[in-house]
Amino acid sequence: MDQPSAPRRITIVDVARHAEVSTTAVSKVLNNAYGASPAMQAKVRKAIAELGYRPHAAARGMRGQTYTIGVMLPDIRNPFFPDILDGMEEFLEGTNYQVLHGAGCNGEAAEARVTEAMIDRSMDGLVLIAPISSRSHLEHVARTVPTVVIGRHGQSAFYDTVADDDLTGAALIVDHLAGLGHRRIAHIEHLETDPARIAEMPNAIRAEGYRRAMLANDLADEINIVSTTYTQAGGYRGAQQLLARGQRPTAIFAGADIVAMGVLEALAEAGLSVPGDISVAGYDNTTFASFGPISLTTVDQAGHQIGVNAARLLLDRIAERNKPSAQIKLSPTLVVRRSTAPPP
Amino acid sequence: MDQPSAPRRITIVDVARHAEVSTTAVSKVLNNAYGASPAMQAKVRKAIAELGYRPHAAARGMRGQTYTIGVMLPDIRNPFFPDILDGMEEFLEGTNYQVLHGAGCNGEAAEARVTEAMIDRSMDGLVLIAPISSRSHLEHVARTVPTVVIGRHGQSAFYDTVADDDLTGAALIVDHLAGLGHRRIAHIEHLETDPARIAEMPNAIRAEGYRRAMLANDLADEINIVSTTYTQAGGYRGAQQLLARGQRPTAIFAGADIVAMGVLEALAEAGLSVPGDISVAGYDNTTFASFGPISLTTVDQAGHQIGVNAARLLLDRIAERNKPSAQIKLSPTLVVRRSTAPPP
DNA sequence: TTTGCAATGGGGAACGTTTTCCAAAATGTT
DNA sequence: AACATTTTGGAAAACGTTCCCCATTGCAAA
Repeated sequence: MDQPSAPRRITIVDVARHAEVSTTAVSKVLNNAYGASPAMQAKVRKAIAELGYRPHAAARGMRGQTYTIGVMLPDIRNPFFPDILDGMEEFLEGTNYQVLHGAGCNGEAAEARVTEAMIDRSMDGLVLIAPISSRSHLEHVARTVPTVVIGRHGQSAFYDTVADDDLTGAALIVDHLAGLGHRRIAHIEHLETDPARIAEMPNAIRAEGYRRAMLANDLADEINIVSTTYTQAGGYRGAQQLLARGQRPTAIFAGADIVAMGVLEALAEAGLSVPGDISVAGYDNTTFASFGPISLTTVDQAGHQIGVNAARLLLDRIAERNKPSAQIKLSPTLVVRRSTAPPP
Repeated sequence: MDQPSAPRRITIVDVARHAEVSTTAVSKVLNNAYGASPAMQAKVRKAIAELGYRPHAAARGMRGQTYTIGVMLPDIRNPFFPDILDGMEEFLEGTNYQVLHGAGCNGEAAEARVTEAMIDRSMDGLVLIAPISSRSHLEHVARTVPTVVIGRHGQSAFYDTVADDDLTGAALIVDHLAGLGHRRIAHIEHLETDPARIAEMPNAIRAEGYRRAMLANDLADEINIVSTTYTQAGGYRGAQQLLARGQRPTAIFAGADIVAMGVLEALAEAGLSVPGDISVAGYDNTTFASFGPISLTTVDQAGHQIGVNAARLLLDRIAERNKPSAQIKLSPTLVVRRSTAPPP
């Protein structure tokens, strides 16, 4: 019940007056720019503290930086993304940067909306997680503002990338299953029709990794892929289709943990036990996979590390706009749990 | 490879020049303010389209609105929050508002950081989801910027609230279990020590609802509460403690689905079957609860509706800053699944 | 005609910063 | 003592909007 209406915000002008210096001086201290003696710095900092001044980011955005990093998440529900955010926050801890997220859930239009919105708000840099937008749109964004793209293969001169080595990740699963003695190892993929994306999207790479690993294990004849989507419902349908095909597989490699959820559901309905009748493996190592009663064998992408690296690359690029672009590829690791076992 | 460096942004001045009107005129059209003839509107809109002009939100923030709504999420991992966001997005669809989220995961300091950051960026309104900050901080925020608080009881003159009726929700579960014939119904709560918060935090209200419902069912002597935290680990520990106590309960009401996850894990380890040996119920109706092999009885909070209402209240308050504050309480519904059954 | 009034369009001052100068003062160099 | 250099601090011009005014016009009423 203090003030009925909000009191006027403290500005750099108030600080300057209180410290008996110019606004220029305050700004210099704030940005620790050249031309501020230690004595003046002290005076200004004291005034800032006494008045509780906070820089107005929107105003800053008109000339300099806003100290804001925008992260586009394709799907807030996917439990894999929080790990990435944690990694970013950890790296940015102690800097002045603030992370804000936006959801680009419904395809290209929504993604464009979010990225444009972030650009309109003068964000200093963008991190795009697993975007599905066309490469030309990504490059358009990256030309406007420093950008790091996560989880998408294929390099560009305009943005840096951080991705998991999905080819290796898929091989980890196939080798593990083959090592257990499985031969009829099926895969559920997320269908990718756009040829431009096949080379870049992780789902397509995982499917390719599956194919190559099957070949390497002398199981070329057993390659068995069903195309649905990376959702729980997709996994459910995919598993049903696989069960309906002639020779029932002894193991199913789902392209994502969330797909494995649907697979488990379908198998339970069909009265099949896991891993007794059929082994199931996922990809992402989400909390769901580690949940005791599920205990899903999966691939860990080190989301935390991905986040740390993305943040580092982004700050580097903000500091030096024209540096050559970098591509970081992280090695996934196999996490063996109780959903895989030798074939019956 | 078009331009080496980003081209200058199109501004309102460019539009004005192109349409051969003043910048004022463009601004009026943009805000459909009074004093713009249909003819001029058309001219300006044409110019805007031709030039691909987008308003610079940061610059707008200096005088008027930024058309940005900030949402503070306490925990990105909790699968309940996306429903709220979906509801908000749905309501805001078609408006010019853009939603951006920030995570305030690590307690009061982090929450303050996020809210301050949003204020610094001149956001037009804030939605705080299940904040743990002190009431005085919430009111401080609300005095500075229009604010809606979700999932916290107790009203304030400064902000609107949207919450689930946790008292009723807890009773739904207890009544359901009692109706099945259970008497030894235990509850796992999230410990709240701060007396100021006991009256406001949903977890405390759920525990109180449990107590009252037990009383109403003539089960006062069977009240059995263990205090941990609303996390999976908390549920795990809580269940272990309950099993160690003299009379083993025949049903466990976990204060949140995520807690129920831990409970299920502990029960599985102890070799107890659900619902054969013991029934388990949660709260929130997350995707996890609906997952077939789990099939958890729970309470649905209508997160979507919560989001819609929060967005509506916020826009109302942005439009009329001094309107009296509103409190919306939504009725939860019981979702019965396979994790509850009559006692053995 | 004049008067009054609504409708229309624009000039220019904010808004809170950063940044590019430039002047004055201090210091160093012959 | 005269000059060159560096350090220090500030004035003022951006940045892209909005919005308070004021000036002009058109038209109906007197």
